[in-house]
Amino acid sequence: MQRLSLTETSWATPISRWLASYVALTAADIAFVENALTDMRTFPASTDLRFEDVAGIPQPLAVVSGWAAGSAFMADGRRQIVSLFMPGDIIDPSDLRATGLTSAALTTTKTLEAAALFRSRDDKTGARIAEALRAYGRAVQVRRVRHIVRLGRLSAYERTADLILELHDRQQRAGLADQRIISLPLTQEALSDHLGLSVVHVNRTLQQLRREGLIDYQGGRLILRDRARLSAAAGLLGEAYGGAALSGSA
Amino acid sequence: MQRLSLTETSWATPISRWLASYVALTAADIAFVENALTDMRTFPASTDLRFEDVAGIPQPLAVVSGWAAGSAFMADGRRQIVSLFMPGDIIDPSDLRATGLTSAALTTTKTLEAAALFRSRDDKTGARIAEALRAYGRAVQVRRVRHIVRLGRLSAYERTADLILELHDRQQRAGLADQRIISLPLTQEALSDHLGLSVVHVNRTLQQLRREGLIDYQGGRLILRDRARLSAAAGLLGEAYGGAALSGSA
DNA sequence: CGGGACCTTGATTATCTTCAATGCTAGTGG
DNA sequence: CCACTAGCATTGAAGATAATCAAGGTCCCG
Repeated sequence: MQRLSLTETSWATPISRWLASYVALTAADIAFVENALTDMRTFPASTDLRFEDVAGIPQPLAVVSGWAAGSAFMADGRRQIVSLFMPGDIIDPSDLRATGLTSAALTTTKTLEAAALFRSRDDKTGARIAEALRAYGRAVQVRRVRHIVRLGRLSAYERTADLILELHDRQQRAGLADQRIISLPLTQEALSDHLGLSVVHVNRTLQQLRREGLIDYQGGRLILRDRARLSAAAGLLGEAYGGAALSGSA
Repeated sequence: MQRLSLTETSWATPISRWLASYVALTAADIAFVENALTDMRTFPASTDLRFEDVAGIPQPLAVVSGWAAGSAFMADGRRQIVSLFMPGDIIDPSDLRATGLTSAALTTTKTLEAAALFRSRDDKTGARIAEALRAYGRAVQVRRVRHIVRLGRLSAYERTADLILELHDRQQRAGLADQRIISLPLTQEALSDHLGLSVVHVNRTLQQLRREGLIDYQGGRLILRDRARLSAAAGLLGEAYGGAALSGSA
């Protein structure tokens, strides 16, 4: 039962790394995942994602690079970003449709069609992939619940710290973050629409986190200078990211 | 393909009515549902729900009467109610565990064990029940996404109006609400923990809705005096409850 | 060398929270 | 039958958090 080595790379790696963070996958499993993903597409920033395959049927997409969002809009233009999609994520168009969300690329985004992962293979690899996908689906649920708690009961400062911890955990699982550095290529406006705050207030909150030495942030890169204090700042909710959540990765 | 008549009643009726609001069920399907539910339990207000069956294995519960909640707690005592469970709802303990929520009765709550609904029967009835349960699961997802939008981008006034519309829709589906009246046996503190507001502010917001003639509210009963204006007050998000959401009920 | 998108800052205002009472109602025990 | 209590709703006042408004400033790109 080998694990993917850190030096191996390919376009699809974030997806398999991410899946492997939930269920132990063999090298053969990972090769299957990498081969199952096809049809690379590029969506420029600020364009809507298209899920239709050649037959016009919406299919799930795996994000290879770039960030996208699933958002709700109100009549007066207010936006709430419900889901953030980053490399390694799988975007399910039926979920978006059911929940009434629209999806758009926030930065230039490259995707692969992931439908083949969901077609069940009647062998051990298929069983493990299916299990990993179920675990991934549960992780999406956990994030949504956490999002509710964040918006309902955390202050701006706590919310921001908590989101940073979530993104750090996700990027580590996808093999995209080193111990303390994450990529954060979002505008502060996109951040504000995720955190339920105004742009100005997000700006000030980030400055406060910088001033107090919890993070560094510039040019789309964010450094977690003090993870312990970040967890504390997230109202002791952030513990979950380093604790129970990660322990499921063995 | 008969539908349950309005005069028929039994303890389990809200559950079958609720399922039938998503997928057309025959009288035989409904009889199956009513018979599948067993082991009535009563949880006094403010007690934790217990899901273990006689073998000690957690099983889903169907709410027969009373209201319960799935909540997250912070170290300092802040509470966020993520899910409200009312008659007709099915509570899945594995979902609660996965998302780190605790469940407690808000009022005296009676439940039946619903595990038998999930054991697949290899016939038409089984297929329809399974389809209805999937639709129910999707509805839970839609509610969570809507909760995120509500907390992230709606004002206190809009949030409250939107929640009232959601509860009205749910109770109508379960056959528990007449055209304009819903039951709302929650303390304002529970409401505030769902809406992400302080108790005082919930109180003032409800008064404003009363003063402006959108609702009447006393003794656990809430009357929607003006559904159109409530929808408008919900920031044009409330439309979804009367529109797309209900259209799936045929 | 513009122009545009994004970030930053200060001043002002609004929304919502917190604190502290007070009132109301139902249940309890004398 | 009547205090007495406990939980919940309500009110007012004060304060904090976050939104809004209005300018600059920076950087990148054509």
